[in-house]
Amino acid sequence: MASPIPHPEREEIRVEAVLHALADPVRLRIVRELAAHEEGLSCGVLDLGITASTLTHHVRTLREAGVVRVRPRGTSRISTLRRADLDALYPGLLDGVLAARR
Amino acid sequence: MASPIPHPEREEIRVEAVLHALADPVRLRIVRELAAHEEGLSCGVLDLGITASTLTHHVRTLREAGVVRVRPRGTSRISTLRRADLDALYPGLLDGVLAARR
DNA sequence: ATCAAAGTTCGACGGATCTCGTACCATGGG
DNA sequence: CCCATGGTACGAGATCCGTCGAACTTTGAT
Repeated sequence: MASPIPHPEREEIRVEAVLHALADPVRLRIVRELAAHEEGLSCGVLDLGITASTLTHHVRTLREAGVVRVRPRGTSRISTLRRADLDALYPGLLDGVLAARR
Repeated sequence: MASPIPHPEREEIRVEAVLHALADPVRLRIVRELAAHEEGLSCGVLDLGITASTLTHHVRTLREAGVVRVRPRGTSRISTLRRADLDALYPGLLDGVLAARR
């Protein structure tokens, strides 16, 4: 079986990494979509105009920064926003970013 | 006479640029210092462990992103946080970032 | 058992970024 | 006027980052 997908603990999340993860247009778009899908979703269904390998790279960046949690379901990976962790660490940050006009 | 230092209008500020500007350790440090000095300060007085030209680069990045406002005073440049603009555009973002444990 | 679908891994390429040193400019004090 | 101070401009080097294609893995369906 595959080793479980690694995620930083809440205490390990660094603000620079979160900001860097959110600073990319593609990743910000992903975060916006996840914010609108509380139940999580397979990012592959999004029409992002990038290849699968690039998508893997972006989701990994978000996961390693502590922005999203990823869990396997069948052949897919379901991503969810780590809202509770981010709100606890940086109250207002996520809402502020999501409030930005598109 | 020198042309006035250019700054983006509030409407021109892009969230990706703000996040990118904040994602660098040196710049985040500068922003923290400016947050603690409402009246503004000359960033050259900070002991950041970088050269003057690198500091110019970072302050320009912050200014062009719309994070700080820079105005000349004598031979110095006084930087201030654009709190009102950022709070209006992304309510909570700045406070969330500043709330991060150091 | 075979196959298709969804993701991952790896290496590569090009462009952005951070850093510096050197040379330069502007302001204000003597 | 001279010059010290604070900052800028420019170019260069090293590294990082976003992107891709090709090959591979894993899971579930037939």
